[in-house]
Amino acid sequence: MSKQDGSDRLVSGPGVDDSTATILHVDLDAFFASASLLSRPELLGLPVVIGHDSTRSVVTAATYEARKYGVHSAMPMARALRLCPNAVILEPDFGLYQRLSAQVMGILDDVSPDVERLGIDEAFVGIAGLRRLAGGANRIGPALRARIRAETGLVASIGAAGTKYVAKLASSRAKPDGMLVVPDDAVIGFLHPQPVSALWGVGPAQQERLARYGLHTVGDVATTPPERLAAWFGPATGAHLAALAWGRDPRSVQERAVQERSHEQSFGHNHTFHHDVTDRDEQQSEILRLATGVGRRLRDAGVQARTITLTVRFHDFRTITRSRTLPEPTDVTRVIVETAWSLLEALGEIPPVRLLGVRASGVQDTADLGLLWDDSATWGSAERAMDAVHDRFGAAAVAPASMLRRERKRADTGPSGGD
DNA sequence: TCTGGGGTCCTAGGACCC
DNA sequence: TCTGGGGTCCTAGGACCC
Repeated sequence: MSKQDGSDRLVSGPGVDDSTATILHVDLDAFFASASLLSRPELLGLPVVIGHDSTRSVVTAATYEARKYGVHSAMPMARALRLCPNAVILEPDFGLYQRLSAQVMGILDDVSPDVERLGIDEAFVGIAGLRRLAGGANRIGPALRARIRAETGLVASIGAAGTKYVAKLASSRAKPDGMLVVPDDAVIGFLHPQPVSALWGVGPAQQERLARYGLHTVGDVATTPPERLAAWFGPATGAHLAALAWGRDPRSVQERAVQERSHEQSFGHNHTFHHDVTDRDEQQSEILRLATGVGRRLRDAGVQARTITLTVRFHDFRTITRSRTLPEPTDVTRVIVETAWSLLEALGEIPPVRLLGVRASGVQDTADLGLLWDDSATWGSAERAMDAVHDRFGAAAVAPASMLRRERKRADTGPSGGD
């Protein structure tokens, strides 16, 4: 994969054959960092890191100036600051990122009806049907980049190819501030010299396994018999690796309608404590908070979930999960909380806890479930009514009683004391 | 060096049914 | 009494991606 610091940047010349490059991958360069710098121009050119200024946080994004020191996202903040002591740390502003993202996606929608969003800062754009009207990748790509820059101040890099996989790989090689077109007849030459980590789904663990079999480049994987890959990595992964290594990726760009029809498979929240927690009350209180958020999101999405999973990470980073599948799907916070609490109770004595997580999966549309005239339906409607009050008057207006008790206790015993 | 938070997908084992 | 094979569901863990 690309080194992410721009040191192996590759862009195409103006005369490259774009007749087979029907898919663009548009990717904003160092998005969070660039977005935050729009209102801080005095920091341009400096190493800037987005993240919380805390010992237990990680880097969310870094400017190319910071990346030159070896800083990259997901790196522990403490390490980033050792590598780059004069880095400027900025708190993330997700509201700003959402607004800018929507603006950029709007520009893409303007250009093609065939836009598939991929997270907050990238998208595939199908341009096969635009050739006669708007031209090919060589015309559309630069125009898109110019327009994004003019209207948002952000820099986008673009990869263009006949498949989503190669287009995405191309955009990562074009960064920063570039465009790379890979024609069909250049795919193998582009792909095979790259390290195996360029294959979608190959991370550090798979990379090491592949290395043990002597496979270091995409070309090495391509020339390995598929049966052998299947035997080594399982049928699904083996077939996947073989296909990608030859640039085969049958996935088409999914239109917005299709994306909106299919909803999320699961909803979850987790939280890393500032200090490891041994107090069971405090653990339960955090589960209550997390589960309340999960329940709210299920109801907002109009879905119910059947399986509740509790994640517990201990002080030594060992992480376990415990799950229970309910007889009926639910969107009731009370049910989610009690299920997660009982999963915690079943663990008995545990070491100090670093992180807790609650996730609801096995999601179905509430509309498809019909009306259930039982206890849980009653609770569900009560909670939906609370959601509405919450929306109008804010979080303080309604909260689970045990949560309020906890807050009061905190206020009573806090250093400032009193109400 | 000491590891966030949101997700998806795959594997493997065991229970259970036919 | 001891036994096959297939399918499905559930649970737990882990890798990976953004």
